[in-house]
Amino acid sequence: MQVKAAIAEFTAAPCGPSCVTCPIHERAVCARCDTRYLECLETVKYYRRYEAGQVVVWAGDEMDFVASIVRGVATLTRMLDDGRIQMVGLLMPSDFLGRPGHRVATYTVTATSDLELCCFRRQPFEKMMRDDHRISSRLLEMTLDELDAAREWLLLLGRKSAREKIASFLSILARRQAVLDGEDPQGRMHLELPLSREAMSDYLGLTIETVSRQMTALKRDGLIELSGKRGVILSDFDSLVLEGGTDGDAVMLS
Amino acid sequence: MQVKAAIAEFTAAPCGPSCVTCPIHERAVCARCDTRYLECLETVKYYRRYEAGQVVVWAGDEMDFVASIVRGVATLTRMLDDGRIQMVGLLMPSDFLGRPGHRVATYTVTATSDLELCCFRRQPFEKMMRDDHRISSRLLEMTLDELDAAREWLLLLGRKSAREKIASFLSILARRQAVLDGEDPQGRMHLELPLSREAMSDYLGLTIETVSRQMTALKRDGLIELSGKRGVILSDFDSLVLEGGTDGDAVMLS
DNA sequence: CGCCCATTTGACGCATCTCAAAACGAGTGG
DNA sequence: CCACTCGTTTTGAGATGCGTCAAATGGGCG
Repeated sequence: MQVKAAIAEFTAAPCGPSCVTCPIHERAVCARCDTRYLECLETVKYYRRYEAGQVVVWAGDEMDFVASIVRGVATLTRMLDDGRIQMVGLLMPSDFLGRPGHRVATYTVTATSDLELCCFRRQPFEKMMRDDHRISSRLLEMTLDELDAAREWLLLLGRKSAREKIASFLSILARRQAVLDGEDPQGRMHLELPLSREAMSDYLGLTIETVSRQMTALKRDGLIELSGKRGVILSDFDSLVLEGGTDGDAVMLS
Repeated sequence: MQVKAAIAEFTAAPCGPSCVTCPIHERAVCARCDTRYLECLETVKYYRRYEAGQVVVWAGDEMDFVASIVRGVATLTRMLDDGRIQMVGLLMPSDFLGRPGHRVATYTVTATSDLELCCFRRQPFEKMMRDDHRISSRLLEMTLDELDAAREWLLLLGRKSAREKIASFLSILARRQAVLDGEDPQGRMHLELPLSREAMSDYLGLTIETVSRQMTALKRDGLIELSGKRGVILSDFDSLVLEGGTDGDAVMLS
C-alpha cells in the first residue's frame, strides 16, 4: 500500500465533549491551561474522525489546523524518490499533531487505527499560544520529549540488530501503553499492536519479511506469544527490554 | 576511542565579549530577547572552552548549565551496553545545548573541534525563561527545527544505502555551512569536515571502513575531491543532493 | 628520520534483502 | 454452514551490501 489512494473523509463534530471530561486533558498540549483559556479553547476546537488506513494529510499539502490525538494512533512518514518509506513519528493519545508557524505539512500523516482528533484552527491557536504562556511552555516540554524519543529511535535504526529492533519496539509500545493507563510496565503484559507488519517495518527500517521472521524467533525463544494478527503477550517485560540492548533507560532519567 | 578518558578541563572567562557583538546573537536562543533581558543574560553568562576531543559531559552526569555553541562543533552520543555508539546530535554555532528542567545529561557531549560555549547557570536561565516569553518561544522554534532534522536523520538511517548516507551527510554539512555563512549552497563548494571518519561512522550508523570506501567511491565517480584528511570539495552541490536520494527538500518547505 | 595514529584497501562472512510461494484469517455470497 | 476470494502474514531459497578482521598506506609531529 505504498501510496494509499483513499482520500481523507472526516466527520466534523462542531460541538464536542467538554475539555473538563476529556480523557487526554491531563497530558495534552492544553494540560496546563487555566480555566479562562480552557474556555476559550473550548470555543475554537472541533473534532475529526478518521478510519484505520485513511490519510489525514499528505506531505506538502496545506494543513490549516493543529490537533491533539484523542483516541487511536497516527503515523508520520517520509518517502524517498523511489518509494522507500520510513516512519518518523508515531502519535498516540495526548500527542500533538502539526507545527505551529508552518502551514505546509512536512510529513504524511496516516491513521493506523480508528482515530479521533481534537483540532484547533491554526490562526486562533497561534494567537492563544502568544496569549497564554502555559500552552507554549507545555508544547516546548512535549517537543523536547519527542526529540528525546527521536534520538532513542536514531540509536535503534543506526546500531541495533533486527532482533533488538523488534524487542525494543515492543518494549516502547508496552511502556507507552502502561503510561497511558497510569501503570508501571512489568512482568507479563498484554499488548494489542496498533500497527500492521508493514507499518512496523516502516518504523524499524526493516522489510516486512524480516519483521515477521524475528517475531517468530522471539516466539520460539519464549519471549512473546502471539494471539491473532495484532495481539502480543510479552512473557516478561524486563527480559524483553534486556533483549533490546538498552531501552529508554537514559530517557527515564530526569 | 570508544570511551575517551580525557576529563573535560575548561577555562572560564567570567567576563566574556558583549552580547551585542556576539557572532551568533542573530540565531541563538537569545536572538529575540529585548535589551533589558539581554543585559540580564549578560550578567549571568560565562564562557567555556574545550579542546578537540574533550568530553563536555558524560551521559548520566549532572549538568548545572545550559549553553549556546559560539564556535566549533559538539556531538551528542548514546551508547549500547556492549559499546556500540550512535551519534544523535550534531551541534554547530548558534545551536543550543542542554535541556531546561533536566539536571542530568541524557547524552554524552563531546567537542569534535575546538569548542567555545556561552553558558548560563541552569536556575537563573530557567527563571529568565519564565520571565521573558521570547526566550522560550525561540527555544521552542529551535527545538522544532531539531526535531525535523532528527526525522530527516531517521530516514537516512532507516532507508538509505551507505553511498546515499555519505552523499546526504556531505550535503547536510554543506547546507549548514552555507546557512551559517549567509549564502546559498550551490555549485562547487569547499568543505572542511568537522568530524573524523569515526565520528562520521557514528553519525551514519556505518563502520569506519564503509565510510572510507564510499568516500573513495564518490571520489572515483567525480562527485567529490579530497584534500588532506578533513578537506572535501563538492564538485557540484546539486548532483550530490541527488545522489543522496532526497535531502532536506521537505524540511525546506515552510 | 622515525614513530604514531588516522585512514585506506583487501578478503571473506553473515545479516538482511529480494523474489517467490504457501498459509492464514476475515469477509462475502451461494 | 461451507466455499471462495482477497489481503495480510509467514516461510523458504538465494543474492548482496555491509560488517569484520587484517594489513598496507600516509600524514603529522617530536
